[in-house]
Amino acid sequence: MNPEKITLGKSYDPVPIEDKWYEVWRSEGLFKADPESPKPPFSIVIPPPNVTGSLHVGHALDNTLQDILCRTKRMQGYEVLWMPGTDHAGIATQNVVERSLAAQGVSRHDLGREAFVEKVWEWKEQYGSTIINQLKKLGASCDWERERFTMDEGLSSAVRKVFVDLYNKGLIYRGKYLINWCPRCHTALSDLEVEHEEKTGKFYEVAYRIVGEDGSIVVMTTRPETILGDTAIAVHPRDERNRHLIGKKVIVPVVDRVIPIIEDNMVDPEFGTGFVKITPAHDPNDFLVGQRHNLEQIQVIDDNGVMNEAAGKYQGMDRFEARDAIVEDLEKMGALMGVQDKVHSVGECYRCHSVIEPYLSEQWFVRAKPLADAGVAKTKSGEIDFVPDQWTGVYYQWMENIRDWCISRQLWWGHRIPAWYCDTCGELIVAMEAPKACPKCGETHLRQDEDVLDTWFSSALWPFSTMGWPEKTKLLEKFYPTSVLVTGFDIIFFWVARMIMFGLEFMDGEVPFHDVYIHALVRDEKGQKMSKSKGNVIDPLTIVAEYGADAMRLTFAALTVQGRDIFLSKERIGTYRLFMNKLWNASRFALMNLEDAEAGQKWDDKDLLLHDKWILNRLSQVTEEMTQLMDGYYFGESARLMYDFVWGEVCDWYLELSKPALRGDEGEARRKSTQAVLLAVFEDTLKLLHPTIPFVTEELWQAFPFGTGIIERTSWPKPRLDNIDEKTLSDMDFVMDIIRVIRNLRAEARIAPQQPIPRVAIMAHTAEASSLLKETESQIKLLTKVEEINLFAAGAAKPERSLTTILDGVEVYMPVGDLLDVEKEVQRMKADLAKLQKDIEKGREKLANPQFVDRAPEEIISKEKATLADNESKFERISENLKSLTE
RNA sequence: GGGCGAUUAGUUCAGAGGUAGAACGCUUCCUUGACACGGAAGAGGUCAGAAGUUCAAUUCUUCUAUCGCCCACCA
Repeated sequence: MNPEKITLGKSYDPVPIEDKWYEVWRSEGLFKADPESPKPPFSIVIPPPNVTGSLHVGHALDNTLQDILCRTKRMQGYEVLWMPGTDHAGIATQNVVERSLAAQGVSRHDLGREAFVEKVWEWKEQYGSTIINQLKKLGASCDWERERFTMDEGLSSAVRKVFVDLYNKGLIYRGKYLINWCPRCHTALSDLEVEHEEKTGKFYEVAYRIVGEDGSIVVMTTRPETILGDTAIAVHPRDERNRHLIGKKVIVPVVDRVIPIIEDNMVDPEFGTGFVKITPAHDPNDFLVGQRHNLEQIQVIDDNGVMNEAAGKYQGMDRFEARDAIVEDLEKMGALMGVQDKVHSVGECYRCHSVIEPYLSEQWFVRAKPLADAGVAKTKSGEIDFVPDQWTGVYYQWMENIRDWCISRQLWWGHRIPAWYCDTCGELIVAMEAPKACPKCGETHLRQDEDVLDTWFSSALWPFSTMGWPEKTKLLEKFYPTSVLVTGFDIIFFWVARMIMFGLEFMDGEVPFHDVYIHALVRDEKGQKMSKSKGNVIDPLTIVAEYGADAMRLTFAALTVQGRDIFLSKERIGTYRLFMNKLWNASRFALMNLEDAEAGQKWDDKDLLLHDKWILNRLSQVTEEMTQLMDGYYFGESARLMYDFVWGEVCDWYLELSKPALRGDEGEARRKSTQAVLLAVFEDTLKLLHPTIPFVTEELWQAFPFGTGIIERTSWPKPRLDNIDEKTLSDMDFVMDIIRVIRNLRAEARIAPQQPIPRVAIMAHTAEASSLLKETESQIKLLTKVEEINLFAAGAAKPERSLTTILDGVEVYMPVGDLLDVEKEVQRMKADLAKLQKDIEKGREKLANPQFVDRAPEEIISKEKATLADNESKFERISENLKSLTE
């Protein structure tokens, strides 16, 4: 694909590179999933974004994580299907189109149903792919040719089939119940679509006169307007205070209706006065009481939230207006006994935040209990795993207390319910296609149900409807059940739980996915939920344009820690963008030194120095760790591991140490072997980083000698070394310590970084340390700009007028002659001694404690002993030096 | 009412039963042949509070406080 090797500019500019490679990947068919492939399957279905949406950071995070998984699995030899698509989003889309019509002074009723739906389709064609195009900017590697929409013909017929089957199994029913009604959206909502908000309202005490007696009873209500629909007063059967009144009658104030006092267990006899007004048509509790006692249901509020003819003089008033008016009237007539402030939760529409009205109407429901039970059983048996595990409990809690699901919506945009009524004989026909005639009476004029289905009904089928169900497709056979579902916790109930229920029911008991990875919610830097209405939305596309998609992806990955929300800020992304530049420049450096190198070039073990062996050991460790981290969805840890490895080890140490060899200062054999090590380090590192930052790694990959073909078509790296050599690692740690100490002394002595230090003396207490220092002398000199290192054995004369640092096993002396600020050096030593003194005391105390010596594991004790010995020896040596300095 | 999570450096956040880490910010020095979108060195923390378990707790348990979220038919 790129016969000419790419030359890299001095700094990384993401924009042209990202567009270029995305196009190459697509045209090369990298994202295509082949159901006939012999490779093992890995599949993800995208949580379909709403067609109304434009990409927000939540989508960006969600899809970045999915993309990282898909790309990793491709490299690991899986046949990957990432199924893309969008959701028709009933209420949201209808609202958007209605708003745009309203701007032209047109209502949907002016157009009529058919024309309106036509408009929505037009809108969808025009704007519905916005979000899909935005996803591509992030690098999402979906199999775009398979893109689906929840109202595609195929998916729509899947919806009808599911509906009909559930109806025939008795798992869908129709009936007149009290449901959540949004008077603004003019539709029923499921319980989940109601958001509860704690609000301070008024608690009114209202007197009802007892019929035929002087007295009255007092009830409490937060919604006085519902008094008009009262059809009973309830008392707990064992309420000592009030049960003598059961069976008597009272008069509803304002409307003067006579209603009975009944007994019912739902009343808490301790609460308030012990009397509860019962309004079966306007309160869910009261509705149940009404059913038990066969009470009349009097509706006083209509579907617009306006008082109806049954409300008498209040007819035509808005429900809240009527509340005030009734309170005023009650007060006038002396029936208002008191008003208190009361904090209670108020239900709001999750789309428009209007106050929800419990409303009595004919609706369709899914009998959820049997479906939920199956879901719980499959999860308990371990076929579905939630990650992190804490969400399992949340899911169980909801599933185990599930209530029937109201699925009918009084909207025009959505899957129309496949039910027809025969007005002649009253027959109800539920079928996939419109029936020609009533099977009972033969009437040909049938009326289809006006309602559409809850959007989440079709989303629940997504994992199999997108793969062609109910046909037995190759796609289903290969890729269902999907491997993992990646989503936010906010839709566990809306979507995850329902996919599990429907998946099990319609896919012969096969789960829709094995793992559910629940990620954080992205909030703004103040920790607020981002939302269009709050205007605190960070637009991912702006970020991509400004920082590059890779920077944003790495930021998401790094911030994704299991079980915690992400507070995103631009500064944060800026930090991770710097990493791209670092990687870019490290690669440039490598490439400058690899001009005559070849892919597959081998090193000779005898030509490797300590730092070469060290980086190969570290590379092997990192490769192994990365493989495990990706397997366990540890995105944050994996991103940080790579960040630290590349920046803190490869760049800060290895590249610096490799410079002389690459220049040829150490001979041709060393140069060739170092090149080989460099090739190995970059080859594996770029691969390990690729799933997270695909664009920059692809560009760099192409520039290296090993970069033939697309990086993602290569294989995930294996550790280069079979065994990690611990001694190499600890030796290198020792050398790095020495270098840091010398640099530290340099800074202490205020010697500028570029100014060479003529001489440093190191006293080695062991032969081992001595030989290691000899072996690495030139590396130490290189990184400290020391011209000469004098090694001397313990007991030999120490250099005079030196800055000193004492380490385990060695003492480092930097002679500074007259520059030595004796007073300052004494202060420093004294501070060190004080610290050591403390540590020594602590250590002695510990080792003198018989409990510790008895019970602590052997290795801890010996470690403690060694530390103490080191500290004591250091203490002694520093004291000695201090003495000689002050003499 | 039930449940979950958080509390660690000035800030944003990692982390582990054995003496605390990163990034940003801050201080000092440095345009050295990959990178100033950089390098080196440094300051900065009673790991919210209390009790318990343990040889050992910042890490495990319980309680408390503060903050946040979810669920619930509180009339």
